[in-house]
Amino acid sequence: MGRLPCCDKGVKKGPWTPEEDLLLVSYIQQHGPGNWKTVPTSAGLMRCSKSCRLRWTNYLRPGIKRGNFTDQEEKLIVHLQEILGNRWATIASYLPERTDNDVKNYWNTHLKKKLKKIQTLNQEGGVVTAASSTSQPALSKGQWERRVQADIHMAKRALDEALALQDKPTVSPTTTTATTTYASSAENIARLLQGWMKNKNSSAKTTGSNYSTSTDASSSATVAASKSDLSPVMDCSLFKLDSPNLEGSETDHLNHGDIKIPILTSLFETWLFEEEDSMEVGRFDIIL
DNA sequence: AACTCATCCAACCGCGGGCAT
DNA sequence: GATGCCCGCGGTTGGATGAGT
Repeated sequence: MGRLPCCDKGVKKGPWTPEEDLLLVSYIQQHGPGNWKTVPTSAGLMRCSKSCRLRWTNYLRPGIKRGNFTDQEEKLIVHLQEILGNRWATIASYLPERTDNDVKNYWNTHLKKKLKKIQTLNQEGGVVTAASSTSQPALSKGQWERRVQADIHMAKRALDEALALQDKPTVSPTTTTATTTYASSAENIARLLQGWMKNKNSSAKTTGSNYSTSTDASSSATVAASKSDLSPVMDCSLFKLDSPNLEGSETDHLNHGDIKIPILTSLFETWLFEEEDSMEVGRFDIIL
């Protein structure tokens, strides 16, 4: 059976404007995300449902971190990609502040090249690759898949619990949960607007100034300025190893404040806890 | 200054899974 | 079981921007 096109003809395409963002956010503030089919008409947007969902999940949703990936995030992505392949949504679920689109783009534009370069160097130097070099005993494919599945399940549950904890009013007793949940959306908008205004003011030359692109938080003083205005969000660099038990028992956790996230035994190897810039050859020989 | 080429990334497209009927 | 619809995912595209000449 054929599929009907998801979007009617006549819907708007291309970069989102601040006005559209405001419409979408204010609608979701009132009704919550979901039932995307009805969102465009209900919110008064000339967009298709997919576009609305994408805009929300990738840019407007609370708790999204923009900007440069940390070394730790890079390493995590590289490792997860090696294990899971191009399952960006799954990989992104390990990076609560990053979207699958962000992770995918970062992989395609930065990490893939970086790894290729490293692999070339390694081949020249006759060094074994990461996948083939783990010192752990080989698992059968079935065992490996079950283990990965179990780890994913465990991590997701832990993450859900952790995020639920974070949203509890105990963190900020003066605000309601709903307010806490969506407040950062307003901040997202503010940040986007800030970038937009900045571009508008500074560049008469960029006539078709792309609102979305102007939000590039990675590159500018805009970020430095706006960061201080934003409420604290989870930062991977703040994770602390609870117990440096490199055997990787299930009792090991990464701590982020009061939140504990179990270490995934099959996903994390010693590289996570080694020196920042160098990896032991024969385990995960990648220098990032 | 003007042009070309490379890079980045927001947004789009099409497919598959899951659910309801 | 067949069909239709919605949602989410991964791949791809195209405009904006930066670097090089």
